[in-house]
Amino acid sequence: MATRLSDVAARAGVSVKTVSNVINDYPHITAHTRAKVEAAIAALDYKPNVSARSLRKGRSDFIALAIPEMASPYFAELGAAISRAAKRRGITVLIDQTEGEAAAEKLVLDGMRGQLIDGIIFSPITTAPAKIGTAGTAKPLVLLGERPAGGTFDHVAVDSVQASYDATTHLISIGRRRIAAIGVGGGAGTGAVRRKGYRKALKAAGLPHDPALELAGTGYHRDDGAASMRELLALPGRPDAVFCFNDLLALGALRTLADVGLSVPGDVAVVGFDDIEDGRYHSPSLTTISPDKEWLARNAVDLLLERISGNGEAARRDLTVPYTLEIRETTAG
Amino acid sequence: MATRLSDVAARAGVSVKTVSNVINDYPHITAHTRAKVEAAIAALDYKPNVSARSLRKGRSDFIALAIPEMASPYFAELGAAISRAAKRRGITVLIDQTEGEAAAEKLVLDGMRGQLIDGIIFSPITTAPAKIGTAGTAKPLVLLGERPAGGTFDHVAVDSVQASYDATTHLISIGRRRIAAIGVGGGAGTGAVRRKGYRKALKAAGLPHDPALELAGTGYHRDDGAASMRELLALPGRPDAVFCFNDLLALGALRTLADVGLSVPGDVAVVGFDDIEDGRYHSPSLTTISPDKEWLARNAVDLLLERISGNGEAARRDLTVPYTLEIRETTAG
DNA sequence: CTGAAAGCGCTTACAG
DNA sequence: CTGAAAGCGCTTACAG
Repeated sequence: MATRLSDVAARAGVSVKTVSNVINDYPHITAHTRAKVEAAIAALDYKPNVSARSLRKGRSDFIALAIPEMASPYFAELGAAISRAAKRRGITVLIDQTEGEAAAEKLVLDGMRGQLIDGIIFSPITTAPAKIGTAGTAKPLVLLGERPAGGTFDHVAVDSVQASYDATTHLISIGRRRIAAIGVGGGAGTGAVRRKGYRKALKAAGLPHDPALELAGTGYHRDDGAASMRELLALPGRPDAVFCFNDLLALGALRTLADVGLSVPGDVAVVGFDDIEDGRYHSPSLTTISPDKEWLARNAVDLLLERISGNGEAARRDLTVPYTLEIRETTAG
Repeated sequence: MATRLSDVAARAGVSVKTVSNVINDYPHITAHTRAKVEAAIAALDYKPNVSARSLRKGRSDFIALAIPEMASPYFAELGAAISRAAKRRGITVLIDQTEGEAAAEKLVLDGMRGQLIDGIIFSPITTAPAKIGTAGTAKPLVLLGERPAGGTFDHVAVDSVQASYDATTHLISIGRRRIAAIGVGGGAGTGAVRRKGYRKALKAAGLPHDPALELAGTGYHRDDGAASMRELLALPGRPDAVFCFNDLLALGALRTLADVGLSVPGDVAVVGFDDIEDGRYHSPSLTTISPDKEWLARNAVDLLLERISGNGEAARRDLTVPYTLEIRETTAG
């Protein structure tokens, strides 16, 4: 049997209420009493039972982070940042891999895991943003990623249209004219939103829009990027630049370019999105949109915790993550 | 108020015991009763309260995975595999980032998180293997990584000596004679064990052992690999091959080689360890030791679950993860 | 098979 | 400030 609160109380010669007060940092405890209790806790190596506490309080100090896959570098880095941010606030993060399956995402939205978790940070991929707005979740939820139209949840994301506009404009500014886009068919609205910024930049520069240069692909991984790049190279008029909707696609595209012996950025310039570590170390290093992941993590956690601690009635909030365009070798020699 | 077991019982017209029996798949329930209960559960959208259940049963079906950092690709891939393996067995994995801090690792060993988790899979980095053997952990623990001498815990790992021997022998077999090693000072015994296999291979081939070619470095990240490679290139006699003790080091070393314009494998051949996805897509693609991560995940989880379900008395087990040497472009043109 | 009841270890009104 | 007691929602002997 593990040691219980009552054991601590007995040893310290106080009531269980007093021990509980000390543990939960309530006021009105004399320094003397506190010291006695703390000595007893140390002597008995007492650890509060998390299940009992959360059963009684109706709060566990656990939150879930639902992401498509934790082995994907962007999500691994994001998960690490969110775990750290939560830990600083005394919260533990449960990571849930939905593996891009609609069923798993539905489970998340249905408020799974019984009553254990206090809230969810959700990065959807198959579930259309519009649907999320109507899903019945009992628990507070913060959405990551593309903005759902008329959604009802708090939301944190990069302004993907503007960022994609900036990325494309950068390619134009270094003299590129046939600029392809890879990842146009991406999940949960990402592809559509980034394409919007891409097209907008072409239009602003007076460049023609060639549908053949928009590669839908099926996923957002290296192999999708490699395959899309091969398609582009098979085209009659080769592109002189590619904007990939995430870094993994860009890394795949770079691999294809290396395989066929084309130079980067000489023959083809490449821009990514996410700023994962692989891109920084790649040779040539990858120009990319760099969202501030620490900012994102901190604010997503804070938003959720505010919602959990009561003000469920507050107006929905929409936070925009700061980003920079990191110009590296794939666009700058 | 969420719906409770008793609500379900009332609606189904049975006792709470019966509902509990249905939920927990106990025998002796007629199909008719089961159907009634399941209908009530569905109608009320009932979800068992995890805290109450684990308080009562003394078991939560949660396990912890303690790793140095989840943003590191090897650990991200391992974490993903372990989460999947556990999920198939109805277990949820809590990922704990120790960030290579001794204090955080100590917390893990002290059996943190109150009584919530049923056991721990632990991949130490700062804690010396020997120390783990004597730590007082109340909960079942499975160790990943280098084998602790005389440890008392179940253990799953690649035979690093043999794998390093194979990696080095492969470099010798393609005609290399000045073979450097990067990562010799790595945490928790990894560096020492892999160096052992490296030296053994040199000796077996009758090659001299040059201490200047053994780079200790400080960490196992890309920047450590890049810096170590720069040190090697500053040496009077340049190495013609490098065995990096993980893929991240190798990727960093490759970046340095690209920066100075040396060809791989022409001038310098490179081998890594871990087989992370970045290495497969890198140009040139990285030859590496590829441990079977799915095997590792499955067996680590099974070992822990066996321990949790009772046979705590069984003899300590030591499992060796299968691996292959994946020969790619950094050693094969 | 079912019902009534105890108890897992906390927190929290309630009365002092 | 403290003590005695109820109750969070389950599971599980116990008696039928």
